[in-house]
Amino acid sequence: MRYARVIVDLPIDQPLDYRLPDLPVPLGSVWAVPVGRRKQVGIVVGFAAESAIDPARVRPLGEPLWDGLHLPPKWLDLCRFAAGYYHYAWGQVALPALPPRLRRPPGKRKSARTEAAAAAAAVPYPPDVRPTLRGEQAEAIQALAAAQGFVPHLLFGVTGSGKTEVYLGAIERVLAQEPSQVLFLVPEINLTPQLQGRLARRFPTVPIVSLHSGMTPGERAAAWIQAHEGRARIVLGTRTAVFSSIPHLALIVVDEEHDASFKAQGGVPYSARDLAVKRAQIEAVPIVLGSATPALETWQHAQHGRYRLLALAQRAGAHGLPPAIEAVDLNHYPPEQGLATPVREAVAAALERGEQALIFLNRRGFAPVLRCGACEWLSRCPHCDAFAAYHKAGAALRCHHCGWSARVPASCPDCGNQDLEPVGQGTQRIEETLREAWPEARIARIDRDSTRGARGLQHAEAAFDAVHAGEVDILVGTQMVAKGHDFQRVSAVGILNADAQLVAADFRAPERLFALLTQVAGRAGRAGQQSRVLVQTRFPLHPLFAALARNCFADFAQEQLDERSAARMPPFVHQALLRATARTLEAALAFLEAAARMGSEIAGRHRVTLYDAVPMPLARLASESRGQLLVESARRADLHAFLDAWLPALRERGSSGVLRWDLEVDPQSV
DNA sequence: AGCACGCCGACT
DNA sequence: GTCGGCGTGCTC
Repeated sequence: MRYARVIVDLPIDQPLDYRLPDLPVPLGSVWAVPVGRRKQVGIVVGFAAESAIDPARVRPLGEPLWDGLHLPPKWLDLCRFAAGYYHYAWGQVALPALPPRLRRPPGKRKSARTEAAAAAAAVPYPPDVRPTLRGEQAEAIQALAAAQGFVPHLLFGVTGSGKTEVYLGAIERVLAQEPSQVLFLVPEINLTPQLQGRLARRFPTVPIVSLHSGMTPGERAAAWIQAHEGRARIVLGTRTAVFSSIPHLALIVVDEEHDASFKAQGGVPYSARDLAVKRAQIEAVPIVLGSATPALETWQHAQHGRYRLLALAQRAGAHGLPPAIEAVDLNHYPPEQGLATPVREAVAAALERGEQALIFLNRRGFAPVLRCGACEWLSRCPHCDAFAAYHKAGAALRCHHCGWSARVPASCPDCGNQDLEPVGQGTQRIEETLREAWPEARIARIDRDSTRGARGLQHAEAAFDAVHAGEVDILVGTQMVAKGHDFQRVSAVGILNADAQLVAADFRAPERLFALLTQVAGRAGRAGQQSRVLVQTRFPLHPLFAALARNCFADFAQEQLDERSAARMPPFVHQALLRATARTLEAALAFLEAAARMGSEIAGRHRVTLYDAVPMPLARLASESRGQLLVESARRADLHAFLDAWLPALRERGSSGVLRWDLEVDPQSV
């Protein structure tokens, strides 16, 4: 063999060929290779006796990096699969999957092993108290522990049914066999400290590492290498951790598998949940996907027996009754300052009992828009097709999409009228309304504004701690309060703006709303008292509310799947979305229309459907215009064969300075 | 992605 | 006459 085949972080289909040096060059080893007039980090993915390019142009491999550490073949396989599936270059998946420290071209850098040595020593934790397992939990653990090879499972359990205990039980069984390792994926950073604490208490002698973007580059590299060297037995992390190198991987856990955070944004738009399943297959190990509200794709797999269903139907002892979820008909109870009478009454009742209330509203700021009382003027973002929200603190208008902000004008920019009024409700305004209604109550607000800045995360944790300590009577918050924290003493929950999702055009909106409402409802009432969850809506007869009231995900999922099946939507068809961004919408759409014409010439052979090029839901964002073109097929293989033929043709037409495009396979929203 | 090469406007 | 705009194309 004369040549090494090397992948680098460039949009090139084929690996690059380099002349092998006299040193041994293992597969998966990492090198600083010359590319053009600079050096890039590259990974050796193969060897060849001949090169397709002129031998005179083949350059030497360069210098080895990482002191001889190299990436395992199955890791390379996972990256190659992801590259093929999402239609990106192999190197564009593999190199960004490495921790930043280890993918930087050489400099004055500590060696990899030095990094590992610098890893923080394990903090001793007091041992965990093991709860007694219920029968169904024990059975689930037994099933997971008995699984041999690739067996995907769906652990379907209502909030409070003790899914985490099942994970812990299964992990314990797996760790009993040296030198096995476990990969545990969670959707968000803020869920890792809690869970890491729980794992550390349960397994006080087991080395555990976290991998998420909140860590310093040094910590991340150190943790990554501990996993790579097999010393970390549990690897806990967010979506990027699906790509960590874990030589003795024996079990994968994906908690809250339905969560949208598993879908990567920017870069290759992969689904860490889906890749985790693929990884389990490549490594021939069991995987468990856990959720109270599984993604319909996952649910469908479980219904068809492709995933083994492990159901936890009961709430664990301490959690008592499930919350009663009721729709509050806004047609009968017009809201005052955003709050309908039944919600006010439920809050008052909780306060009287000395319990807590939670108000959930997915809109930060004081009001979503400011309006002129005399003319038609509305506060619009100058860069986006969106309103700029009114923030009372700082008297600012802010666009929540592009970050644009300005001071609130003293008078209407169009007619000069001084009377500008906020329209609608944001969390700040609801907080103010609550203070007026219950002046004695201690009220806290948690949203991205209240937790901004360098200390944001700590500030949020402090606020959550105050709620847990009973120092808060009413908590107002956005999405941020929906995840991870159980509020034992919350017995009334008001959900104010569910309708925004209910009327959304996206076919996945009901699925997401069901998951969100279930999750918010699940925050409450874990200490045993019956709690009430009131959802304000103009559509109280929507079947979603009936299923929610019965706490029945299965019914809801079946209805949704029937609808999707009838309308030929995922998971009954497979989709890819081509998006174009340009200065003008016309330019973006013109590109997409040309792409569609090229596509329809190819399409016939592959049984795919090309839809019309349309503006994206938020067509203008940060002064750029965006269009999209949906492609779908009943068969995944047809879709991929089509994309394989189509994308090279699109690349020839090419991106230019004014027009950029990208492709998303399995888009989250269309 | 960078970083070249390459062909048209306003400037010492 | 050049300095420099960023359109286009390549990287083994």
